[in-house]
Amino acid sequence: MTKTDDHFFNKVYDVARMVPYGRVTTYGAIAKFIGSPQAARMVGWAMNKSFSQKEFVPAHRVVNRNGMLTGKHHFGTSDAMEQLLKNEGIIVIDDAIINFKKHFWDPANLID
DNA sequence: TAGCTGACGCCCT
DNA sequence: CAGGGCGCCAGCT
Repeated sequence: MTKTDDHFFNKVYDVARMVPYGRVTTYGAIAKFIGSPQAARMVGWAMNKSFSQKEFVPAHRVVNRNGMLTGKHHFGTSDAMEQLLKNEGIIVIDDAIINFKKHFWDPANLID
């Protein structure tokens, strides 16, 4: 546990990487899990910066509380995020995840 | 150096 | 039912 591991962003990346394949979580869930429930918007900002991270961060598995791909515009192409999710078996229609509740994975609920 | 802004979410009119 | 404001923390101009 180095000093950098205490950084907010680093915690966000850590949690994001915990999201299992084929599952998704929300900005708010991550924020809450790392102890800053009201910093959900920072989680989004962290995801943005995650592209420049050395280790891979599955940013496409993080959506807003409604299961909508609000951050898709930050991926290379407009449908990159959607394709990544579909590739994991998640149906996405009109920027919204179908059966979001079913695919949702709460970091606080490690027991699935 | 100080201030603005952002992939959100919740509460209050 | 809908719209607006605030908090949160760090990077960028």
